Amino acid sequence: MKATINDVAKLAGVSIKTVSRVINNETSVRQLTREKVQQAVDELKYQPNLSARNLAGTKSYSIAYIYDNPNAYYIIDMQEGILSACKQQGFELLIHPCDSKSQGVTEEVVNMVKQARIAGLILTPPLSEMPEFVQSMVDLDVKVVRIMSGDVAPDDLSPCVMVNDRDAAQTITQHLIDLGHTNIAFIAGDAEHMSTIERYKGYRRALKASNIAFNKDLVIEGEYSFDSGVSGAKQLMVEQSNKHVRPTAIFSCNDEIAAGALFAARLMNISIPEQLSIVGFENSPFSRQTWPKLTTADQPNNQIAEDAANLLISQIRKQKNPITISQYVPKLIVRDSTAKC
Amino acid sequence: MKATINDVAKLAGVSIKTVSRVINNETSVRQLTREKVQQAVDELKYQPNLSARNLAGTKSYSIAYIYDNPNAYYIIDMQEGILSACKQQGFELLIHPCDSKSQGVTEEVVNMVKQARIAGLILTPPLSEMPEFVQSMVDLDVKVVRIMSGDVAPDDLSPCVMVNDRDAAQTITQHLIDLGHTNIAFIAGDAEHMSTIERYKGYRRALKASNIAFNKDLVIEGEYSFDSGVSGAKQLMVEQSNKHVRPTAIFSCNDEIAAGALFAARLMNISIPEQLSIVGFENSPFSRQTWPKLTTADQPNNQIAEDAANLLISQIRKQKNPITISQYVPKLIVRDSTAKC
DNA sequence: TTAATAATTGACAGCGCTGTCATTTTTTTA
DNA sequence: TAAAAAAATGACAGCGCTGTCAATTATTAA
Repeated sequence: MKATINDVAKLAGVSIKTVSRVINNETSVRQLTREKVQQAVDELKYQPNLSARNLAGTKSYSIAYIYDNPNAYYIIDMQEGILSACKQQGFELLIHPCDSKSQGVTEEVVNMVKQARIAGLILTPPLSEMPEFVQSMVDLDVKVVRIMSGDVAPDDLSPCVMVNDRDAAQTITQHLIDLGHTNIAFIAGDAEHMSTIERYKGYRRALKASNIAFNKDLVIEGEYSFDSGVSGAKQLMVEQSNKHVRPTAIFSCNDEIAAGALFAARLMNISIPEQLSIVGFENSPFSRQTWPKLTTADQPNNQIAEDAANLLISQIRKQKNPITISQYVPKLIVRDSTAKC
Repeated sequence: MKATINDVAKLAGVSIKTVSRVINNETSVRQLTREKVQQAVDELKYQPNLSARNLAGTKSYSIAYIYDNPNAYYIIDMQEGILSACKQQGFELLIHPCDSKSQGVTEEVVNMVKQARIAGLILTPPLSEMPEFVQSMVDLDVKVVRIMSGDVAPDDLSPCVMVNDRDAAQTITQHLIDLGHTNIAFIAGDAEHMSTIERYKGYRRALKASNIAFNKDLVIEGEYSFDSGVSGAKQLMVEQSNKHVRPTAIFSCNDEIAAGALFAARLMNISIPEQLSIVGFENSPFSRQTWPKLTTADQPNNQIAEDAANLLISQIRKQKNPITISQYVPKLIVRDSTAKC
């Protein structure tokens, strides 16, 4: 059956404690011994038993991904990325969906963490953007890593993996400007999401950099939904037209909104991209299912998640690697929904 | 700190073995004793330590959800349902995404199952519909529950939770017939998915039941994608029109296809539902984001998953409850994409 | 060279639980 | 009523590992 630490010890001719030291990468093991043990480990394809470790040690080898599902695609990507880091590092992943708006989330998660002896947590928006919630988690005896929108961490409650929506949004807007557009509208996502705010900042910054006057009539408040895209685009293309500032391009805060805008344009007999350019954000499967396909920004969620998990695990292991706060800038993907003005 | 079995034993005035018997619902415990122990358990809010159980016992308290992601929404729903059953029953869930088309899936999953000492597996399409794969899983020493499309299990390899797509499809088609449609087209999903086959059967059966002649020109082979809906609808509404059998309604095998069909209709200036009725299937978030909103069929994925997990766990516990093969029939949801002919 | 110090290694208990088997208590049978 | 059988309970080892601390070996200082 499966090899245990005893088998390895016997094969290597050392005590189990020494094997334990080697697999835990502790100091005070002679190089020669270490190699002998490692060889035995490899030969037997030994993998430590998680239950035994959890039971015997004070350390835990479980991390949890706590999330309030904003978007199924996103969550699935995150899970896969985290999982792949866990597999490599011999950690176990517990997933814990919850409702960030419910009264008792914090308590619920606190209980869960205590109950399951969890060593660390990964948090994504919207949970990662709720300061009191994050604080509560940090107050427990668990490590936390947050994935959030921005260029630098907003505080030092925990290490963060940052997604620089601002720069990406600037690049996207610049893409539109490069195509000759000057009347560029912006349909926002939920105002309380940092990503919305950041993307908006990037949009503004791009305009400014090219000396294009900002026109607040071209900014529509919305939410991250298809409907919001539909109504936003209608408002822009119909109502605004009275004021003679019909935009020639729309920056949609995500792909869902963009899909809605695309749909609205079709309703109004506006051809895309000839008469109107539309860009999305996120590169969701959505964006390849529209017609024309959306120009958008891609963020490597899988990799972001893996990164976050690795960061978390190295924290748990107290590896004093200079906690490199990683930052990802979503990349522009030009497809068929944008064209020269 | 957390209460252990020792604390409970002390409080109840019995040995830890007796506590163990009570929490494992074993026989040979006097009613009175059982109550005393139960009371102590409640008082201390005792919950057995999973690691200790896994380590000490021959039993395992871990189940795994193995899936090849056909659809993020579906997976997320499944996970939540399974999780809620696990929580109630004191089980732990491991999730394991994989690629059903890759050469080594079976081996990979086999290793994972052995490695993690897993007691049971939950399988969903497409994995649940791959006989050799299922066989391999059953050959391991794990219990399996499959969720699949159909009315009865295709074999007795494992208990199944069936989703009766056929009856649901018949109901949907009947809905169209009731609205006066007789030229009802069908855009199929991937041919190798049982759901496609079942839905097609339901469609045919409804036609037959109402003595409507079947016209094979109205059946389009496709796949579960938006694009397939677009091209399918175009083909039906343009090409077929030459033969003067333009359909007045389209049964799309899922919501994505329906969204595509909706989109194509818009392109062709066909108004929905006035000139053409379109139905979907699955009640995905998609279906509420289209305009008009899709008439579709809803399956309670959350509950199906919970049911499957409970079935699996009772199997693991060898509770000889007459393994009730549950069957769900998706329910028709009438929204705005269908109207009188 | 030897004693003192540091580095390396191992013996052993114990984490919280279950499985085995012996012991005690209760019930049944003669 | 006593003996036999059955039911209920407990003592104890051990699952695979880590933590503690003692024992051994290597290294350095004197």
